[in-house]
Amino acid sequence: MAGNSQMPKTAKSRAGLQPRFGRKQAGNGRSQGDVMDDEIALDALAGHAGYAVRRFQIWIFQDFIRTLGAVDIRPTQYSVLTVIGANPGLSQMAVAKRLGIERARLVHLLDSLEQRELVSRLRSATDRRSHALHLTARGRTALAQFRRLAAEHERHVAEKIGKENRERLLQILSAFT
Amino acid sequence: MAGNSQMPKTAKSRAGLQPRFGRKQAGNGRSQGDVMDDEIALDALAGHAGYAVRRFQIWIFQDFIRTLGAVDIRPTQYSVLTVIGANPGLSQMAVAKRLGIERARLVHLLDSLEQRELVSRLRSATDRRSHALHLTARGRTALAQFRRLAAEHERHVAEKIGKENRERLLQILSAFT
DNA sequence: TATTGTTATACTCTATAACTATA
DNA sequence: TATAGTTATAGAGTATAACAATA
Repeated sequence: MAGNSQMPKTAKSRAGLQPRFGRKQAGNGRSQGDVMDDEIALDALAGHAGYAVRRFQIWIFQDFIRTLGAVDIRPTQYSVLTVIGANPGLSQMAVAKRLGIERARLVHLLDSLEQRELVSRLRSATDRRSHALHLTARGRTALAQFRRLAAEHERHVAEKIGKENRERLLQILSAFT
Repeated sequence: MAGNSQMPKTAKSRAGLQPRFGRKQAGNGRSQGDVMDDEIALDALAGHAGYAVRRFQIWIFQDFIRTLGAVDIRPTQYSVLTVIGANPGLSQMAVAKRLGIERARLVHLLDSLEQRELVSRLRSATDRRSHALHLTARGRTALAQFRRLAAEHERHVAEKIGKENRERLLQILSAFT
């Protein structure tokens, strides 16, 4: 579907550019330059849930990244911290499975979170192959702050699509969490 | 949020693995290995629209890729073909902007679609810097088939979340198309 | 033998910058 | 100068395979 995932660094994206004149020409085709974005037909795309969901997901991640930019926490990091916080002692495999992250990728995510002293890997007493994951004291404090910022982000979502729609959405998609 | 986006090449992903026994132990902690996925608390994550949307988007893309696997068309390719089909003569910049794809990335996408003779880049008569994009005859025929498969995919979505919920979703997210 | 964490590789996607040819 | 298409590079993220330690 469509791309473009990260922060809009220049933050001008779709503001006031394009005066939005001219309907499409009489004849057969359009003469390229003067065709505005929202005059370009989406055709079948408009009826595909995946297209809308993808565009929305991009918007929502951008807002999350922007809102938690000051603390340098991205959505995946937030989800890992949250799950460890709620289930201390979990193994890496368990976290990876629960969140649908590759275990190979989780290794790097945890390396970074451990370097920032938010998470610690303890040797499991019962199975010495695995690590028991815990938040550090600092991690718990930090997570509380991240949560407040994430709640702010969530308010942005509610503003964007409406409070009731947000709740309806959560309900419709509850099977996917 | 959570990762894991592409085709499950080996297609075993989450089938029948995990017998799903044991409730969590009595004592203080859990002894890692025997904690099943759905016993792991999500905590704040469950209330975040972004998390659910991300998981849903992964599911929906996987189904799209699987359903259109025989014709080797991925969501982004489908969106590009659809927009060109509905707006012949469009420039690369216009397509990129409309779909939120980087123009640098669209170059490669079009290279591949042009090699498969689904799309052709014609020199624009009015602005020799730009290309006028068109579907080839073959591209039009192929797109009709892709559309039928995409409709099948869309029926999978309706089965998964319910017909009415799918429509509600499209309505809620209509601002993002 | 199988599993956990790890390392490494390849491929997709995103974000940028720079180049060229035009305007 | 600015824009369209292109090339190149760096960084996430994903998919795999393989290895060491342990079960």
